[in-house]
Amino acid sequence: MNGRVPRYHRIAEELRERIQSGDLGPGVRLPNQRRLARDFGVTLMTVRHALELLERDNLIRRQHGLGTFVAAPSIDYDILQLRRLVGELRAQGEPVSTRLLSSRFVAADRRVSAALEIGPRARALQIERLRLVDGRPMSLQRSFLPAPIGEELVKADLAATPLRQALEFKIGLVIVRARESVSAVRLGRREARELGCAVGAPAFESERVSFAVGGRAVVFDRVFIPGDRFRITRQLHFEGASA
Amino acid sequence: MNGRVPRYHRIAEELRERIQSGDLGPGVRLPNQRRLARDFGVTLMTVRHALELLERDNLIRRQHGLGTFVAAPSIDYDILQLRRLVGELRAQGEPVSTRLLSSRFVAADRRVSAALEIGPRARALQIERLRLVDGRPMSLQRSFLPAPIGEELVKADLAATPLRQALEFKIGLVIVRARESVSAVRLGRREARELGCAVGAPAFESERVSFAVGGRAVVFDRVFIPGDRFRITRQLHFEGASA
DNA sequence: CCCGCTCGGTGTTCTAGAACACCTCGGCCC
DNA sequence: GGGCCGAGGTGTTCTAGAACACCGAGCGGG
Repeated sequence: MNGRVPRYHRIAEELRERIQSGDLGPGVRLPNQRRLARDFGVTLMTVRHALELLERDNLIRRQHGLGTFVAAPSIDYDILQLRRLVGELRAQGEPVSTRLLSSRFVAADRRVSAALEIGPRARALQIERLRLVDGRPMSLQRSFLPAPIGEELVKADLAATPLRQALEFKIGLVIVRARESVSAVRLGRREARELGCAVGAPAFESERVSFAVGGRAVVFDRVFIPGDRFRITRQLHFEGASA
Repeated sequence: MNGRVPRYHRIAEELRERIQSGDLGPGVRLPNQRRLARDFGVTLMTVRHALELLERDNLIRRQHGLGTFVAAPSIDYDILQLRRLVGELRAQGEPVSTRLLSSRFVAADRRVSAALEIGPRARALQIERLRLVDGRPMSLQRSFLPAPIGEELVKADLAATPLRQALEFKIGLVIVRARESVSAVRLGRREARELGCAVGAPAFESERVSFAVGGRAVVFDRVFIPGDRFRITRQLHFEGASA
């Protein structure tokens, strides 16, 4: 191990080099793993070992069934800005409204169960809301809550009460922390339809896990914002606001 | 993947449970990987996958050629305390002295090259010193420095000048940070001999990497302290001291 | 138009070894 | 006493598949 470099390490370094040189840009899909194994002249397991290293360094993202992608550079973006933007639009007199699309219990899929740290297929409350500005959809928000919380929450009027408020005042759960990441996606059929966009249109997707006191994950939000309706700018300055 | 839990995950969770329940205590050596594979009825690769998860969570430590051990709980221990203890003994009039055992260039082994971030088998200066209290060996310190630094350093009188001072005043390298871990070990032949102990006697081993301005690793220290000569206590309060 | 199913593509898990690399200890030789 | 070597034990890398699980797009039926 001292003088000999394992193959998987060499492969990882070569791919790393390609990514960091810009040869493979963010979002680019790598050849499939079997192809990579052939190209590098090794077995699939050896390629997977290399990819594991790169994924651990957040250089790539492997998506089961889809492929392996160069990870987007991390955007340190505070979605509070979105809420503040909405607050600002309101202050400017632009009509901003929220439409509750649905509220139902579902079985948590892999993403939801990981985010909320609940079992696979555990029951979760899914709430879908559309945020409209001047009657036009600005964002689609899909929120998931663990079932025990959700069962208390459906008793609240979610069309009229912001979720965070409902959590705090109806259930006594205070959100004290959130973790969020934003990526560029193409809108799927469901999202495109609700947002009035073409399927495949570019959009921001924000994923946020909100934690209550004690570190417990209580809400997993996915927000889709069409790319032509929102721009991330660094010049905006805001002070306190609310959801 | 939703309903089905991979075997490696089950194995990891079972071992995790055993470790966290105290069944497997810190420092305990797990059965060898081939034995674990047999016991769990899987192949070695599957066990290794499980162990990888645990190692990533710092629950275990795999040592090539030696075995797999339950990781010791992290001891946040400031070796400055050792230096301060020596300073305190001096203040109490106990004779404390340092004896330079050797100073020579060696090829960096795996541990040294990793610590100093130099190539495998690169040249490094190895300095061995014995710290004596009242004529009795208290600790054995083996320090490694990259050769370019070491070549400047051997011109200094290391028997009379503390290493850190020599670095700062003779070479202009200021240590600004160090990373350290302490583990319980059994003394090997060389260390036991120098410290006047039986081979295999229990001892503390402190490993420390010291960084200069700019984040460069400049010294890798390994200090062996026989268990019967030093006790880590929380009641000791010290203020500034020197090496 | 919407929903469900199927298919092709891709990632994931696992088996079963084999060979290599590392480590320690004891013994022997200089 | 120190250094080197060999043996036994243990971790690491890698091969070569096979089977399973996931995903999205397209098509067909209601």
